[in-house]
Amino acid sequence: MTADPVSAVFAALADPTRRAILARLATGEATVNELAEPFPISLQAISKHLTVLERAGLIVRTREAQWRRCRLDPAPLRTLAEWVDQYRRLWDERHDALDDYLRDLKETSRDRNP
Amino acid sequence: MTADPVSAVFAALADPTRRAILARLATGEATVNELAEPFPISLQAISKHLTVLERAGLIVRTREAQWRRCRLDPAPLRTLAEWVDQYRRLWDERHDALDDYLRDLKETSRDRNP
DNA sequence: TGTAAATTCAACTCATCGGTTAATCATCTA
DNA sequence: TAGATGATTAACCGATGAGTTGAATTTACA
Repeated sequence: MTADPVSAVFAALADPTRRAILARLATGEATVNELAEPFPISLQAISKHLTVLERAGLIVRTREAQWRRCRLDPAPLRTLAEWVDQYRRLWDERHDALDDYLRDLKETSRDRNP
Repeated sequence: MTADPVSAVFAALADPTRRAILARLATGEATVNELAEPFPISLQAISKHLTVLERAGLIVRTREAQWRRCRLDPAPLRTLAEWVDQYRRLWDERHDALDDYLRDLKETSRDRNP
């Protein structure tokens, strides 16, 4: 549980139920019961998922009478986008074999019909 | 182990050692020994990490004599970038409290001094 | 042929994860 | 004050994850 923040975010997102919860929260705040409704698992299991998301900083839970309202916090997702962006050049800069093939094809054709 | 591809990628990236391996491979191909060199864990542990990365589609291993050359495959990272991009509007479109506050402040000031 | 090098496979340990059920806490309302 | 409602905590279980050590596999080379 003392994992670094980046690992905590990746681990939190490595579960389809938690990603579905995030997708739901992207459309607006919700209570735990509302979040649990679509899933075939117990409310307690959902509560655990929410704890994981909260520890990763992906959601914030606030008390409101006997309800707990959950809100998505996009900050870790932004960090994630920056992390993955480090690698963008690897798929952006026509580095793959197909692109090379197509470029070669074009050049060959140009040489043949100048 | 029958996890969906997205979960597999997130899970693979939820480990600092594996992320470090990827960072190393972003600079070029490497053998298992070369990849293991900076880490204080056994070669077998590294081999396991590579299996996880391979199953997630993040690397490709090819035989070459008694060596196994590892190469990064950026395709899953691209998928990941697209996934996180779904949420971009949440942090891009001045949706946070501070932005709202600053905009309100500006408008109030404009109303006061037209 | 035999040995060294590079890597994987196998078996094991320990911690964590995702789920369960049962109990508890917090708050509103009759 | 007593339920009812919403949610968390606790204790447990089976599966998986990350690491270990030791043995096996594959290939080059003397």
